[in-house]
Amino acid sequence: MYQSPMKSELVDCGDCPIRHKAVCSRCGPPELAILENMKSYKTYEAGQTIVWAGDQTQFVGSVVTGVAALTQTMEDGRRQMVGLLLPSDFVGRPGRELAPFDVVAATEVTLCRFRKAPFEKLLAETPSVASRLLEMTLDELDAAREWMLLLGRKTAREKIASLLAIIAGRDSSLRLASASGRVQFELPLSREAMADYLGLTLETVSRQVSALKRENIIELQGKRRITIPDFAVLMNETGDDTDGGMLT
Amino acid sequence: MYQSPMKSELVDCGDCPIRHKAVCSRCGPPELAILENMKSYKTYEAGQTIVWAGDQTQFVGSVVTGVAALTQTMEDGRRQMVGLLLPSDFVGRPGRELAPFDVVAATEVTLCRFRKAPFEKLLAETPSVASRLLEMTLDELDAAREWMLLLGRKTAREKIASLLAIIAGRDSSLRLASASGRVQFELPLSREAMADYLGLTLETVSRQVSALKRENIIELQGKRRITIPDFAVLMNETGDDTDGGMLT
DNA sequence: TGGTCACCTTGATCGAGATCAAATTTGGAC
DNA sequence: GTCCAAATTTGATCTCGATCAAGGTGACCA
Repeated sequence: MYQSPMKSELVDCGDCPIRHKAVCSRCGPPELAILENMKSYKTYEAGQTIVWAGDQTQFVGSVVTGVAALTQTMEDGRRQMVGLLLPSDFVGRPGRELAPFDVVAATEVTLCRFRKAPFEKLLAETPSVASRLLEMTLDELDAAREWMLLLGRKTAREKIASLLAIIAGRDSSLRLASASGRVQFELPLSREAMADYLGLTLETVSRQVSALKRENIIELQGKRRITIPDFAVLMNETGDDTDGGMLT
Repeated sequence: MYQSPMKSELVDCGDCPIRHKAVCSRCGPPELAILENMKSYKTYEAGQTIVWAGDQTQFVGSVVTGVAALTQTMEDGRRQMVGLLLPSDFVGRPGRELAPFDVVAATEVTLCRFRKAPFEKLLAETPSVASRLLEMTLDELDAAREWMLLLGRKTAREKIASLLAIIAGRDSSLRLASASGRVQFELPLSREAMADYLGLTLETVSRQVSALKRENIIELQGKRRITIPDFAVLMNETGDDTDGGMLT
C-alpha cells in the first residue's frame, strides 16, 4: 500500500498548530509571511459538510486536527469516498472555480484556511510554493491510483486489511512500532464510512472486521479502538507486495 | 463523468507534432526554447512496456500519437489499469526517483521525451511551467477520483457505458457531434484492457457490450469500430448526472 | 434504572459478476 | 482464397458480497 514520502518531511510550526506541508507562514520562505494575516481557523463538528460539490470555492487550507472525507454521491444515493484528509493534508483547488467533490467532517475537524485569491497570487509568484504543491498533488494522485487497485481488484477482506494498515501507518499517535510488532489506534471512521471508502456495504465491513478479530489478526477494545498484535501479519492480508517492491 | 477542461486549451504547435499542454518549446515562454535541443521522439509498438514500475525514471514527456495505459499488477496476476494516456497527456514524475506504475502501449505509441534532470531544473525556475503542470495534475487527480466512483459503486453496464462515453468524448477524431447525436470512433483497447480498466473480467465486458448492442444503444462495425446513434441515450446508462451538475 | 437512539453485529437468502469451458469470428500471412 | 493463432462471444455453473431482516450494545439522559 502506498505510503506518502511526505510524512517524514513535515515541519512543526511551533505555536502555529498546523504543520502545513506547503503553506506554513512561519517555516516557509519570507513571501509567505503575507499569508499570516489572512489565516483563519474554523472548527466543524462530526458529520458536518465543509464544502458541497459544485459550490464556489471560497478558500484553501489544511487540516489541523480531525479527519475529513472527500465523497461523491450518485443521484440514487450510492456513495463513494474518494479521499481521506488527515492532519496536515491540503484542502481545496487553486485555479478551480467550483469544488469537484463534497468535503465532510468524519470527526470534529479544525481547518486552517486562507482566502483563495491571495493564495493563488502567491502561488503564481512563488515557485517554491508551486513546486511544493505540485509534489503534494502528485502524492495524492499516486495514493488515488493505489486506491483504484483496491477498489477494482481486491477482495473484501483485503480491502479491510488495507484500510487498517493505511490508517495505522498514517495515524500520528503511534509512529512507534511501525514496520512490525504491536500497534494500537483509534478508528476515525464509522462502519458505514469505511464501507463508503472501500466500495462495500456496512454489513460486509462488519463481517470482515469480525472475521479478522476471530482469527486474532486484530483485537478490538470497544467498537473503534483497534490493536494489531503483529503488523506484518495484517500486511499479509492486504494482497500487497510485502517486500519493498524492488525485485533485485 | 469527468470531462477535462484542458481539452479546449490545447495548442497546436505547427510542425512540432505534439500538442504539449505544458512543455511545448514553440508555443511556450522563451525559456522553453532550451528544451528544443533535448527533445527526442520514440515510438513503441502495441503491447510494449514503456516504463516498468520501480524503474529509475529516465525521462518525462507527452504522448504524441496512440494510447498508453498506466497499470498495476498484484503478485497473483490481478491487474488494474489506473490511468489512460491519450495524445497530449503528460508522462512521468518530475521530482520522483522511481516510477510508481507500469506504462504500457495499448496501441502503437509515439512519445516526445525530455531528459528528466534538465526538465526539473526548468520547472524550478519557471513558475508558469510549474503552475501549468500543477493544473494538469489536479485534472488527473479529479479524473482518478471520478474513476474511483466507477470502480467502487457502478454496475458492469454502467462501467461499460461510462468508458465508451469517456473515449468518445476524448477521441480527437470526432470533436463534432459531441453533446448528443450520432458519434463514431475506434476503440483503442482490447476487451481484456477494458476489463483491466473497469475492474471486470473480459467475459463480462463482452457480455455487456453485446447487451448494449442488442438494445441498439451502440452499433458495432467489426470488433473495434463503434457507432453511438444517440450520445444522450448512452449517457443515460452511465449512472452519472445527466444535467450539468449544477442544481439551480 | 430504565428508556431511547445510533451504531453495530449476525443470520438467511439472493443475484451480479466470476469462473470454467467451448464455440465462433477475424485479421493477417502466405 | 485458405489457414491459423489470437481475440471475442456465448453458455453453464458457482461464489462472494449485496440485500433483507432481526437482534445486540452502549452512551446519554430523564
